[in-house]
Amino acid sequence: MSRAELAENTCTAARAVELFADVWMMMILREMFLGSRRFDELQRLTGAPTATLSQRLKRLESVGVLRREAYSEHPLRHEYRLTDMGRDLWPVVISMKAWGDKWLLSDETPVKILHKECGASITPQLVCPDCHKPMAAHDAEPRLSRKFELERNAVKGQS
Amino acid sequence: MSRAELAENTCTAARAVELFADVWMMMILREMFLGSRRFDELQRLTGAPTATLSQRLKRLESVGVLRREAYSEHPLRHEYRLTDMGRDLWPVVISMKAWGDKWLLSDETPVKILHKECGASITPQLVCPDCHKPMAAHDAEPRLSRKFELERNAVKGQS
DNA sequence: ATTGTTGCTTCAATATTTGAAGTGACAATC
DNA sequence: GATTGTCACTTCAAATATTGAAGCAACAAT
Repeated sequence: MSRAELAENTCTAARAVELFADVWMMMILREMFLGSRRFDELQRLTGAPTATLSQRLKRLESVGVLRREAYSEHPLRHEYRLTDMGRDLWPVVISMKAWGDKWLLSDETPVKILHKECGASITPQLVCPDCHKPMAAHDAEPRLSRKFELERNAVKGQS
Repeated sequence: MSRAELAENTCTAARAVELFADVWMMMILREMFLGSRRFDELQRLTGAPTATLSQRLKRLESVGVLRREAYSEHPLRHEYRLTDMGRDLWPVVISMKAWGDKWLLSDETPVKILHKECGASITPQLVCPDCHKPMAAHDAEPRLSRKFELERNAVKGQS
């Protein structure tokens, strides 16, 4: 399987991975959640090379995660804004941050998350939306659809 | 900034990104959460080229996300298992899956998640651990530490 | 004796990323 | 009015990473 073939996978996780599992994609998203909108700002804060940043922004735009909007005519200038689709990637970025804070950090976190509504400084937590209990890997049992199971077991070139 | 420099970043999210924001890393983690432990199984299910898979597994092992364990002497054979550190990456993988299911999928999800305790088929949800309300990007306000703010604004080569 | 399994390594070909430099349209300053 | 600066990029050659195919070592099974 090549990376391109991943994109055709039935599994949506695999397809999402193909789109976003890239250092600069994640760095761009992170900075956008912190409020950046301009090319040069993103460049400075992510540290991505310009060509790479440009390519990634195009990709994110074509996927629909962000859109380019003019903020000035004369000279024509654009900025980037997250769409609803893009804002929904927050849990992905936050989960990475939470993991990093837990496992890579000795002292205090460099970025605290305040919950606007209740004002607390928190680490968002995954719960079961049904019984509201916290969830981790061992609380979940994945159940593959019949169709997907068959697809997975079909090895390329099998007779 | 090069990718290597990202690893030295104060920001733990950036460092986590540097470790895992890679297609094969995420695919490996995903398959391990679905139960794979062997090299050949991971190879078949992720579709990663052997050299790449081998390199990534070494990386994951050196980080501490998984460990190699012998499951047979004569012949000596190893399998890979997630550590606690690795299992804590579940929210990252699940968030990607949830996003993919919401935005890339027309029909039913290929992988359902059952909450073992309550038996419901669910999509895990992020909440504030303090007030227990669901959280999305717009409910959160990031607060940078003074030190980190200064570091971000210090541009390389600035006088 | 041959074929198969498992868990890799090696290698040359290909693809991607990088850093540096350049571009175009203007605005601001001297 | 000439120079310098800003913004959002593009272009390009060099460095780096990934890929597919083949090979290898230690066995087990037929």
